[in-house]
Amino acid sequence: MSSNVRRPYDPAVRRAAVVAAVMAATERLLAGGVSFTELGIKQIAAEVGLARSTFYLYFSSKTELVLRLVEALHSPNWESSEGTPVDLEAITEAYRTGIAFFRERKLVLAAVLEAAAYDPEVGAAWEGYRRKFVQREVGLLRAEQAAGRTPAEVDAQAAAEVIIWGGFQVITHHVTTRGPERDDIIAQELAANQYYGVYRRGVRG
Amino acid sequence: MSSNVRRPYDPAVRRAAVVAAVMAATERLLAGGVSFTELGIKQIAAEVGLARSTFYLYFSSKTELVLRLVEALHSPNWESSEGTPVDLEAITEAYRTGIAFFRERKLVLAAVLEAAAYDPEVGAAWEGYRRKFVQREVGLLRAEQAAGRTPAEVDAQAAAEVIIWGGFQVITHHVTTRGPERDDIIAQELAANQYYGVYRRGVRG
DNA sequence: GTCAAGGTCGGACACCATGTCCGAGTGAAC
DNA sequence: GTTCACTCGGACATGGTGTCCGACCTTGAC
Repeated sequence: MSSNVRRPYDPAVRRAAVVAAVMAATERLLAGGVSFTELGIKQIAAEVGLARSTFYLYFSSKTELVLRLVEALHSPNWESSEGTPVDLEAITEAYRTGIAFFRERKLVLAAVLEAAAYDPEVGAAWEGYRRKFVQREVGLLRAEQAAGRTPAEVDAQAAAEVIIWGGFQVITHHVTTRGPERDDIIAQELAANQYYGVYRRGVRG
Repeated sequence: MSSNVRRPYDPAVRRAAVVAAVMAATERLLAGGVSFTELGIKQIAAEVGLARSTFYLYFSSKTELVLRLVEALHSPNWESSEGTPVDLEAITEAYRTGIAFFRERKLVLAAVLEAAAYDPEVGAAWEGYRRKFVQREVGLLRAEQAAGRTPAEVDAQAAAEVIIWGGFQVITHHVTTRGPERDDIIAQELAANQYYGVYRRGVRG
């Protein structure tokens, strides 16, 4: 670390910079209206200013590029389920945040969804991404049930899958195909659906 | 290797028979564990007993084959929204039927979902398929609101999208990745979620 | 039995994408 | 000036799609 002061470029840093440049270039090209499937390595490399063969010095395949894009969708904020209040307003706000998050990354999101459908590796990565949310949801639900606030008849696993899988689909489809005009309304409906449909199922609101 | 399809006199009938044979062969190959993307025209043609070039006498492209597969997912039963009672048991039963329907066709369903993600034409067809359900749901919701049984604050369009888009995702993902063991539980959760989350939102059950 | 026509075969082609490989060039470090 | 790491750019192998066409049946008409 301290011995190579004379080198202007730390190889690892430089490498990371190139990787980031490739990802940025990909997003830029996607912004031009091309779908990820239509996008060839040739075009991506050209956009960064690299030879096509040089691309393969940084990514072993197109699949690996997408896997990096999946990583770019991770947000540290969502990891903890602690301090998550179960009330309608808080849930609505969480959905607003989530929608805004994906809207900012909608091009990458669309590319990932596209690749996840036909590339098993990407599919597994995306599945793992969602699994975290399902598990967190199951935990929250069980806690609510233990506290007697959510009916014990609710199947926590199935309910969590319905909420997360369904919610992801609504958000991703909405964000990748429409403008932000109805973001708030969608957030409210998702939240109300979750709150009255699961957390306070059959309870007067 | 000659065609194993009998030749009825009527050219149109014979043509339809070949088309059907190709679709059946595709499903047969998918049953072998190959994904639709991996499946080449060459293999499909060979499975039917046709030359690859002959395939193109019946389908202009792989896309057209998928579009026919989308059509194969249509069920005449679902078109009418008349006589649909809004009670928890009826909704649960409807979900059970839907899940069973897609489970029987899960290979075709998986192929369609795969292609819809990267082929714009297929994507549009699948989008149209779902749109019918959304519209039907909006109609039902508005009627319930007019009758004063569903809160007026519910945004019918957004709620319908949440229910249909989300429900489709849950059902398709469940059916294409898991066995039938939990079909009933999933149906119950979807139904309860819809009933208490939208139709009788905030009403004691 | 002959013959024309519709339909099929099978392979060649053009095209394009991925991923591999390698010799030649370039620029910074020493 | 030499070395070394990196990059370039193009050739290759491979495999897919969709087109095209001449050589073949098989069928039905006569």
